[in-house]
This record gives sequence, structure tokens and C-alpha cells, in this order.
Amino acid sequence: MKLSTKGRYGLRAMVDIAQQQDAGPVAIHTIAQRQSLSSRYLEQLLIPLKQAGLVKSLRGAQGGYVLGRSAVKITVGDIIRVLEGPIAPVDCVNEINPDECMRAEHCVTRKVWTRLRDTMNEVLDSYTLEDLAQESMPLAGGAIIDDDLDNKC
Amino acid sequence: MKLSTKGRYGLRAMVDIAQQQDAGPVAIHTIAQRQSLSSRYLEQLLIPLKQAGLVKSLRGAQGGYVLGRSAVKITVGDIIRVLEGPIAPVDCVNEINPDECMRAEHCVTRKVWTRLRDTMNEVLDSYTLEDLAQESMPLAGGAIIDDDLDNKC
DNA sequence: TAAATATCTAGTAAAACTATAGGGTTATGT
DNA sequence: ACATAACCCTATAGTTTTACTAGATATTTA
Repeated sequence: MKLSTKGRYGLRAMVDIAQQQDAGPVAIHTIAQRQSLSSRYLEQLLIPLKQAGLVKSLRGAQGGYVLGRSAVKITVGDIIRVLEGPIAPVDCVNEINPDECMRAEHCVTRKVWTRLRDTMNEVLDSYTLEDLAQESMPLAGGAIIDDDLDNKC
Repeated sequence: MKLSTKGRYGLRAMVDIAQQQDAGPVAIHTIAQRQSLSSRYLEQLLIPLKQAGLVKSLRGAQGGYVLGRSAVKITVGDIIRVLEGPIAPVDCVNEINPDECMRAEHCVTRKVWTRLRDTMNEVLDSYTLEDLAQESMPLAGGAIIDDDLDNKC
């Protein structure tokens, strides 16, 4: 029941963009440096985020990424679902592509997983990017923590 | 954010034991057959469940497993935590062995993960084995679904 | 004693995860 | 023009996890 680095890094990148976007588009390598992430890996995470409309990109010099819509209209759930796939503890209660099994009808555990799925989505959708971006302004002086061991969250 | 087969199969096995225990200890191969599971694999799942006191075993002929305590005092969370480890979306908010990172103090995403962790535990602890065991009595006639593809839950 | 059952210790093939790397093209501001 | 930066495609390698399988031993009841 763990998130992968995709969801964790992706959310941090989105918060970073939200915090910095008043100063214009944010380049991948800027986010990567500030968040101690591989820019090559981050690039891969931004592709689905863009396809989902959560970010827009601007090419060329001074280009980079901006939010696809207002930070108050992007939830953590939106981001996690794009990067990790549908939030569901088991595939048989997956809302997008329900992989039901034969015992589904008289499955006793199914209602637990359904309830858990719904609650997880509710919690993740209760936080907007705006909530998180305001929570903490970027580190003063742009202090960069480049410790590779510092990526548990 | 998926459960592994350990948690899924383990819970089903526990429900099975709860439903059948009036007729005495339930043997591994009986559970395995009824739930379409590998008895060799199930055997491995029962070891930690026994160590945690959730089941007791009786060796020898007519032996098998019984619940370690009343079904009303065993929650789904108890079982899942034993089989999957602490329920936490990221390691840095793991309650047993918190693997904190340097940015923990000014980590914006951390509060989301903490809240998600707590909610997940609450949901899973809100269901007892008794709830599930009563929900559906075992299939009449002991119908066995031996389809290997039937183990999504 | 014989059959039934749990228990212990390993091994293992396949998949997923977490990146890293190469080798570009296209678009844009200055 | 030129530097910057996104965009695109592919590959791959190391590690960890998953989901079992296998063989042997120990214990208990009938």
C-alpha cells in the first residue's frame, strides 16, 4: 500500500510549479534542482501530467511549465490518479477499468475495498494544490538539498 | 497503491476460518481448496498471523487453525498490518519504523500522507472479522470455484 | 503405527520499480 | 542566428518485490 516515486515526485513538482509560477514558466531542470530530482526522470512524469491538462508547457527560451488551471482547481487526487493510475486497493474495485472476478457477487471483502477506495479518493481530493503551495513558501535563498537520501516523501 | 496477494488472500483465509470454526479447527488445505489458493502459499501467510496471535494452530490429525481471539476483536486492519506491514502511503509517515527524510520539517506533502495514513487505518479498523463472517455464509454445498483467474479480491 | 497435519528452510522465475542514457526534433525569445 | 528549453522515442540495467514451488521435519490423533 505504498505510493511509488512517480506520485511522490510528481506532487512535489506540481507544488513547486504552483509556488513559482508568478515568476513565469518553470523549467524542468529548475524544478529538478530545487527538489533534488533527476531532470530526466521528472521529464517523464510531466508528460502524462500535461496530457491530463494539469500543466501547460511553453517551448523555447524562457519556456517551462505552468499550471494547466488554477491551483484551487487541482487536487492532490487529480495528480496521483494521473501518475499512479486509479486509486484502488484492489483491481476489482478499480473505477476506470474494473477487473472483476467471478466471486464478486458474493465477495465479502469487496465492500471493505470499495469503502477504502472511496475514502482514499475523498482524502486526496480534499487537498488542493493551492492549500499545499501556501502552506510553505519555498526555502529562502533557494537552499538546495542535494542529498539523494532525501526523497522519502 | 495496491494491496498484494498477501493481504487479500490472508483476509479471505481469516474470514474462512471465522465462518468455519464452529466445526473445529480448519486445515490449510481445506481453506486453500475453498478459496482457490495455493496451500503452500497460504501456509506462509499463516505464519505471521500466528505470530501476531490472530490465529492459533493445532497440530496433528484433525488439527488446523482457529481464531486467536474472538472475531469481534479482530479487525481487517489487524490482519492487513500483519501481512502487508504498516499501512502508510509513504515510508516517512510509517508509524512503526518512520523513515524520515531531511525535508520532513518543511515538507508540505507530509501532512497529506499523514492524514491519508490515519484515514486508511480508521476504515480498515472499522470492520471486524465478525462483520465479514456474518455478511455471507459459505457457499451452500461447498461449491468450489477452482478458476485460477478468480483471485482479484 | 499410520495417517494427517503443522512447521521449517530454501529456492526461483517473472514482474515491477527506479531510474539512467542516447540521440535526436521542434519551437521561441533575444 | 543562436541559445534555450520542451518534446519524443527507445533502450536497458540494477534492484526489489511478488507469488509462488519444493523438500524435509515435527507433532498429534485415531
